Amino acid sequence: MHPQYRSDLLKIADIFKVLGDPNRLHILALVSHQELCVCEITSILNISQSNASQHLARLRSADLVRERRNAQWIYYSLNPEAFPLIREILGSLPDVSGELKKIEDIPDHKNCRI
Amino acid sequence: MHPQYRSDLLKIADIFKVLGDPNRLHILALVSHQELCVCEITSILNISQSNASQHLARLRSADLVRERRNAQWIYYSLNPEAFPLIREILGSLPDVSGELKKIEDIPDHKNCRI
DNA sequence: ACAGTATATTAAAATATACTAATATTCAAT
DNA sequence: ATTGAATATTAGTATATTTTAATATACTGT
Repeated sequence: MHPQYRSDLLKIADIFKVLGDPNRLHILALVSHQELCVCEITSILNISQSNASQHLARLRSADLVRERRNAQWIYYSLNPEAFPLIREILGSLPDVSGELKKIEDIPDHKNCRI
Repeated sequence: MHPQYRSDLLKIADIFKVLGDPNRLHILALVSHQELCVCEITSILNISQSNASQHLARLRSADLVRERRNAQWIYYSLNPEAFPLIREILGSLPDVSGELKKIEDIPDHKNCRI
């Protein structure tokens, strides 16, 4: 019926679906620079905790990010083994490094850096 | 409020949304090899005329493909000025060139090649 | 002008996605 | 053990997307 690479196209399309959201692209751009904890991502993007968590879940299940737990905090970073093109895709995103410098200024910043 | 590159992220996400569908990826993989008319795309993908036309409309409005009309037929090809990464993205898709060889065998093949 | 073909557009239905609010889980400190 | 903090999950709603069916448009040949 369908050629056998139909399922390959489906899998690749699923990755692009994950990339097809500005919040998730923003998260990827951020964590490609440095590991960030959920509370930092949440406050930089200015979205709800639940919303951030759900976006992170999609990035995780697409294997684009890695998580590391330390005490009650969970730190996300770019999965170094993500599909090869991801680095070039990230290179085409705007530079978000300015936001990383302001992390310490976040009001009520949690103790996740201590 | 939002950083000014928020709108850039939105635009980039919109492109990935267009790529986030297996039928559209399949069309792109096909027309990156050679110009194809809608009836050929429709019968290779085995989808309805309307469905093909709508996917092509999305690819067009994302400026990923070009159209050329000749008589009653409209031929689509990869836009050579599409955003730079597209070539590399297409390089990561499965090889669909086998389907192009079978175009002449399509039952009731239209006169679009004459 | 008319009939036929190729493609596009519109409308409507089904499904998927993004977001909020509420609840559950995990860990730390006491 | 209990409380509080950080994160995850679930449920519900609003919006977007995909698909099919029906209709409209553009071109050709007569």
